[in-house]
Formats: sequence, structure tokens, C-alpha cells
Amino acid sequence: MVSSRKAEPSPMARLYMHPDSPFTHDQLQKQVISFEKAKLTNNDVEKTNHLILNSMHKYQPRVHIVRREKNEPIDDPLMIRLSDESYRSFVFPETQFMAVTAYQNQLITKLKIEKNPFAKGFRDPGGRDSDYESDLRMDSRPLVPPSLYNPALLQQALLTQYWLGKQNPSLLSRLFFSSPLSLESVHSLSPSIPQSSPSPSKTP
DNA sequence: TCTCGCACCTA
DNA sequence: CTAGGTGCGAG
Repeated sequence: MVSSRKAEPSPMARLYMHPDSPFTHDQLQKQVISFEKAKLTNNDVEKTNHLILNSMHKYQPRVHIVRREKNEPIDDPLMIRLSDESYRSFVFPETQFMAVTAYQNQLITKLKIEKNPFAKGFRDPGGRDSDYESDLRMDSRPLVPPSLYNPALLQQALLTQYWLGKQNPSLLSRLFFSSPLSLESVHSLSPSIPQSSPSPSKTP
């Protein structure tokens, strides 16, 4: 995505090694591989296993499965060169996201407060009329597609936005929706994320 | 636009 | 109890 402002160099693409790796063949086939512990930041200061992003930039996460023989030591994620490895890449277009430091649409804020357990403290105690669903009905402008209510999409939304805020000042990746056009991309998300088979990407 | 301290919450 | 994930609001 080309910014109309100044040309900022993107930081080199970082690799995040899954904390539970390596996985056996059986694990890869049977168990859910969750990336909920991945930390995203806009802070250049190097922290181990943190993904450094630029705010207001769009990203497409990629999953690389790298072959490892038994007892072969695991590389430092920062030192690994995919070009030297035997690996396969997978891309899920529905995991695209925009990194921001502040929500660009109030809808996202309400969605997070409503669905994220850690934000319970911000939920309206009794107010049945002020949750994001009713706001949507009142809004004559871009209505949120019904697919947004799909649990898989909600989960995806929560996974996609991640904010690590404590010891690292200001890190964060959140969903970015500012226009009907962006909402349209939400609409196109596949409701069958958990079951969808990975689509192999072209190797770089 | 971004950073920080805070109350509030989960695990 | 601790560690740390939330949005908020002031700056």
C-alpha cells in the first residue's frame, strides 16, 4: 500500500517463531496452532520475538512451516533465513489488517469492548440501547454486514488486533475501518475461517 | 497522531 | 496473590 504522505522505509520483515515450536507431524495435524501470544509493536527497540510494524500500514500475515529433523536445534528467529530452509508458506487473506495506534472507527471500539474479556470494565452496565448492534441499526450510513456477527469473524477480529502496552510503550496492532469501503472488506471475510484450507503462497 | 498512567478486568 | 491485557483521556 502506497502512502500519499512521505515515503517511510518499511522495517525488514520479521519472523515470529511460535513459542511452542517445534511441532511434530501429529501436532500439526491435530492441534490448533494459536498465535495469540504474538506481540506486535511499533517500537523499533529490539525485543525478542516481537513483531515490529508501522502504524497506518496494512499487513498480510504469512505462516511458514519450516522442516526440522529430529534433535536439530531451533534457530534464533532473527537469524533464520527462509531461503536456506525447506519450508512451505501459507497465506490467509482474511487475516489482513491495518496497524493503528487509535481506532479509526467507533464500531471497532464497541466491538472490542463487547467481545473481549479484558475490556469488560468498559461495558455499559445495563444500557441495552448502546451496544454496537443497536448503534448499527440507528446508523443510516454503512451498515455492518451480518457476517460481522459470525463468531469466527469476531474471533478473527480479536486475534487480528493486538496491543502490547506495558513494558513496551505503545505497541499495537488494531483493526482499521474508516470507510464503507473498508467495511466492505470485512464483509468479504470468509465465515469459515477455522475450517478453510490454507492456500499456498508463491514462495518469495 | 502517539504515549503514558490509570482503573478495571482476566487468567 | 501476581502478571498482564483492556480502552480511556490527558498531554
